[in-house]
Amino acid sequence: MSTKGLSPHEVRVWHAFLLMGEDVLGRVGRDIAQATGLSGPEFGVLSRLAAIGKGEMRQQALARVMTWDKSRLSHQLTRMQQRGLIERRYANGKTVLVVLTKPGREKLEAARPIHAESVRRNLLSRLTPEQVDTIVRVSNLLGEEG
Amino acid sequence: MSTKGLSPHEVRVWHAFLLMGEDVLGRVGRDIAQATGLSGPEFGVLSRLAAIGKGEMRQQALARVMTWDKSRLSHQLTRMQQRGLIERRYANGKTVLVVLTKPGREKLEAARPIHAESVRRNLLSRLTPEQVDTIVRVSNLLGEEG
DNA sequence: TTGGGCAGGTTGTCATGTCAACTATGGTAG
DNA sequence: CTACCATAGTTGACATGACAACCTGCCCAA
Repeated sequence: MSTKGLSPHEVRVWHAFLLMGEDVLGRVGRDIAQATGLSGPEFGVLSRLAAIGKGEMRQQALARVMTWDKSRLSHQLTRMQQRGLIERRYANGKTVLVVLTKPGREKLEAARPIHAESVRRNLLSRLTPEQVDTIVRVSNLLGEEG
Repeated sequence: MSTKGLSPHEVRVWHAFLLMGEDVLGRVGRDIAQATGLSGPEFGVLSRLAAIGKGEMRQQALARVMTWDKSRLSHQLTRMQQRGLIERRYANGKTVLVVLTKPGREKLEAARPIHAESVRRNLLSRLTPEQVDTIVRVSNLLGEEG
């Protein structure tokens, strides 16, 4: 009756893989939220906006760098707009420019050091350089199509 | 003005780490859902229930093995109960026994090979044994408190 | 010119997660 | 026995995610 599934060892690997992400993500997210009121996704969006000089970007380009579905981004931006973190400016009736607002930039700057500290404490400082290297390499491998 | 955040290299590592989880999780989840109608979380719950002989477990124990918040589990079980995948049986007015139903077990068995194939294709087969080993080791490191 | 196709976004719906407040039961100290 | 208190779960509100259906300008070919 019971068809073939993963072997016990494979299951352990799978669970380890799942847990790894959830743990760290949760901790970093909570750290930012507690200290600044920003959520993880919000911080992510704001960072990318600020990363390019002007703090503004076409919505589609933003979706691409975030590796996000356009719908997901649209919903997220709507919420962030209501919270005053970003604005939408219509470039030509079709294209939307997402613009970092002043409050958005301020919250981002406030969150930066918290985020950095948390990422180091919860991830980077716990790993050897070789392990960090493996993470990056593995991430690239797993990101490929196919 | 711009306070210290992560260095460019640190940011790359962080993004790699984020992406790694999202990619694989998404793919495996979609594979299971398309083939069997079960979601990732549903498959997870059903697997753990089946993992111990009887297919039933105290809710709190289930929460512990899943590393899930009791609230999260309660919500998830409510949905799964409505879909007929599990039942709740009251052991003593306070303690809840979560029980795998027949349809639940059937869907689980149908999903097992799909899940296994997908995990192998999207994760295991892409990595060297050393990389797999590092994943497990890193997951343990990152799971620790503090 | 015009008829579509397609790209760029929005929206609705539902599943999943998080947090905090709340209920109820079982055990335990006096 | 009684007053607590910790344990086990539920619930409501809201944020996040995934998917599919749907607009609407832009462009290009006939």
